[in-house]
Amino acid sequence: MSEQRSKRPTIKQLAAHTGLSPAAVSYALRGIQVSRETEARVRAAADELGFRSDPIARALRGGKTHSVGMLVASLADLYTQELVAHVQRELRAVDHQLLIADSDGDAASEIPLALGLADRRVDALIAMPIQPFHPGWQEVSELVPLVAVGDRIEAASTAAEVVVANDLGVQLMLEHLASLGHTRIAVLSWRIGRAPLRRAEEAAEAQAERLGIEVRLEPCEYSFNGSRPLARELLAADDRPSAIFALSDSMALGAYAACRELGLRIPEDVSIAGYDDHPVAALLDPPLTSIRWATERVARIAAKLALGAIEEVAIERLTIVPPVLVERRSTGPAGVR
Amino acid sequence: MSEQRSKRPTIKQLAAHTGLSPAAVSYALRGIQVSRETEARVRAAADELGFRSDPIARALRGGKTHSVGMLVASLADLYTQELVAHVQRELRAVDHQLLIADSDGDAASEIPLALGLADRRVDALIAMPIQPFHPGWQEVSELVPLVAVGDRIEAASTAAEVVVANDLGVQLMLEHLASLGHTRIAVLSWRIGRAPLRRAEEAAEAQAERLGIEVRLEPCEYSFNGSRPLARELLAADDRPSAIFALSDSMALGAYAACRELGLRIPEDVSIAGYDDHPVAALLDPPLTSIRWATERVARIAAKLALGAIEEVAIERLTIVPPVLVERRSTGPAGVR
DNA sequence: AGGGGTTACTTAATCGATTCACCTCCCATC
DNA sequence: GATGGGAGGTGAATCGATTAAGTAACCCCT
Repeated sequence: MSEQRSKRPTIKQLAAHTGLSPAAVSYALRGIQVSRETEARVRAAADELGFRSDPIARALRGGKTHSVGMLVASLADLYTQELVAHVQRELRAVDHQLLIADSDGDAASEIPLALGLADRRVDALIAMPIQPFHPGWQEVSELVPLVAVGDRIEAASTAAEVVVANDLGVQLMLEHLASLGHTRIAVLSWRIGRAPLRRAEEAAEAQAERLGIEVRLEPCEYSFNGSRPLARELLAADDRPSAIFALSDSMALGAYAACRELGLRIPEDVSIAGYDDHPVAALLDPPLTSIRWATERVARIAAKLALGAIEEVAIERLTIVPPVLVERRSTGPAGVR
Repeated sequence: MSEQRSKRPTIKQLAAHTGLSPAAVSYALRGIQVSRETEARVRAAADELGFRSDPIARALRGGKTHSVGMLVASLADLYTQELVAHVQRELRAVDHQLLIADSDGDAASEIPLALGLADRRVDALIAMPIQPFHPGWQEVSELVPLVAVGDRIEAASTAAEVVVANDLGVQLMLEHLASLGHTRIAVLSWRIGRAPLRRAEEAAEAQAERLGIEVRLEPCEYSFNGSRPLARELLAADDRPSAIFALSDSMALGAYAACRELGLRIPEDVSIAGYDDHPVAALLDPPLTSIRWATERVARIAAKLALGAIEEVAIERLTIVPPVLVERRSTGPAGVR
């Protein structure tokens, strides 16, 4: 418990061991400005002593830390978890560490968390902000290359953006539901008016008007169990909607549970639609109609962009991901009632 | 792109601004060895300039980094994601950062990843290792307080262990299935013979003998889609098992999908059982019989233990979590065939 | 008045790696 | 044979905070 961190060799010990100066060792390990012979000798010594370069010291001096930060709004959400998992996989391939910060839906903590990650010298930051409009993003983006995912970050010099065209996704689903004859649809959203779903909400209202259907936005907690009581309440009401469109599969799951509790059949009694097309969506019974925006691909793109920004190679500044409708069996013709 | 990291104030600038020495500022910020007046002056200046202490510099000098590392075997797995989410929530409450490393099932990378986290000076490390028996854990545990989750880590001076009594969980489920008349059961495991499921496999074999039933261990990829083809193959065979017991809910989901593809009804034609009792388990149709070991509670305990080890307060060295059987409708009497 | 003990600081070393400024050979070139 | 230049190093400063050791001022007591 006491003599922790005892024997880990430093560059200085390598120097002593090889009879070189610390500076020479530093150069040798990166293969610059030294003779082949010296380089080989240093490498051999490094292997022998089990030398691992100290990322903290390197970070302090201003070098790369080989780490990438990720700021998410809810690690409890299925698609966020997917995203994190895929980003992690991508980073692992190039031996980078992932630092996670979760605002847990608290908009005010977002900028401080991002700054905290910057303080830890992450080489790049991938953010899916709740508040893309906050001026604090400007400061963040001055400290670290910033890759925005999901929505655009205004007022910041982002390195790159991966924008999901959620307005299109919402349009696709509402058109689908309208074509099935649904005219009263409840949309489960996440604390109405907050990005990242704000654009989706605006799109829902615009499409409602265009399609001549009634759409009601319902604020919801972003989880299985958050949407369940709300869905139950909606479905138990006299003027129950004929379809529920949840803006995440997690929330759709809650709606499934509510239906089962109330003895409602899907899609005969009520249609349920989700968003994100998480892998479980296809495995539910009935399989969930959802909007796919290729979580894995988005994660991969975001990771690649972050790595590209680190390498300072030219990267695509703006990638727009078009979602597609995945029609399964949880949506059907509006019931006769 | 050029003048990044320009204006962030350092302790030195605070010193200049207050007319004190850097050392005095350092003391003042921690409220030791300075007059009340000086402390107030420094704090005011810190607020004014927006000073944030640099965690990297502090780490290098040997102080706390306010970060905790977590090593997992598969971030793609549902229960791992749950665990991570809950640990993160716990850490966030005390303003600690989470660093994640994912071995992605690769046993050989486990120790290097753990050492990498230690190099980053995480104040504690929470690990759910694939190879708890590796001697490398000794070195890791000398570098950083180590909290083992899921299984015991041998040959290492762990700070604490949270052990899930998986042998009991397996016993409960097999007894349950046996009592329903199942005598031929396929157990989906994760690359047979590897921890963390090794003890579970041993328990399965022991229970098979005790209960006088046939249990076949089937090696499986640890994901939705990994288990689907395997389950399909098992269920399409002539000597198909009357029950499938998946050692994770993720794998159970694959079995559900396989059943649907083959037109088999659950539980009339085949019983399906899972492990972990993920929130979605209850929402499936039919709801999944599973083994609950309170993921959230385990995560919370692990986080608290890690934080306790950091504070160097006395902590419980060994916590054993007893799993319980959650009987739902995916298991039923063995069919007459 | 002088010694002992606080209080409130300051100075300088330290953590480990990087990098700028030099310095020394050695070889090629005019 | 002096000059130039590149290869292959070395020494010292640096990143930002912490901390051991030192110092100056002040109070108390005899």
